[in-house]
Amino acid sequence: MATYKPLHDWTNISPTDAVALQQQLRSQIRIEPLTATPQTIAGCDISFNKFEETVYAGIVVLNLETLETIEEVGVISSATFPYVPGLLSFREIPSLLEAWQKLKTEPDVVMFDGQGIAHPRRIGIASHGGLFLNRPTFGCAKSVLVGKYEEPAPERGSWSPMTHYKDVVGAALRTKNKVNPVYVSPGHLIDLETAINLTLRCDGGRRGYGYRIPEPTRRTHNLVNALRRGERKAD
DNA sequence: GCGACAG
DNA sequence: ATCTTGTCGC
Repeated sequence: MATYKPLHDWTNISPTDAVALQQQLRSQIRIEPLTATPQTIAGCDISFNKFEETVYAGIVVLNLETLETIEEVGVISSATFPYVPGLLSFREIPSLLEAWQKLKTEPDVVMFDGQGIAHPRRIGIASHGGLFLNRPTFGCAKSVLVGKYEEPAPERGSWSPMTHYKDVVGAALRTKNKVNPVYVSPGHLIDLETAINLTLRCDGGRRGYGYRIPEPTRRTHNLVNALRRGERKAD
């Protein structure tokens, strides 16, 4: 039901072709403030068994105000591209788009489990996905791909900019007191400050009593793992 | 040339 | 990412 813009094919692409595609697409990415107040936010993720090509992809949409789950979809597909640092989108986006099409709700903003412009060519999975979904997207990763930063203060909410070749590409953000930071970077049609604020708003619990991983990603992670273990059915 | 390297 | 028990620290 939810649609997207098929900017290019995902099959028969070699790693070399993928890099060329990223170079071609990067100029279309827009880092700017939101043009409307978002009411809903979606999280997306995939899961799979080691050494197997079957992938379990899912998307969970939540009410940004209450954080209640509005809708969730899960699909079983297969990966055709291997995991290559810097080319994650080519491995995960195809199945995520299959899940996206099952959505009845059109999320106002989408959070990805990976980088946005904090990428060697400034087009990580959140940016690439944003171009296809044609709406605000950002990345919230558990580790760094590129960029350096000063350790942020130990309190939830503190953050420090991540720099890569003189460009501020993201931020190391503390989502919980005294816990390792997450790495936030704008994907498309959003700016860093907004991405940081949205990430902090997605904390499960009051007063930072939630988890390190923001709710959209955390819930989707649980969903796709349950799908993989057969504890839940696909849509 | 030697490491680093989202999920 | 996935495979897994106990263990250190607030």
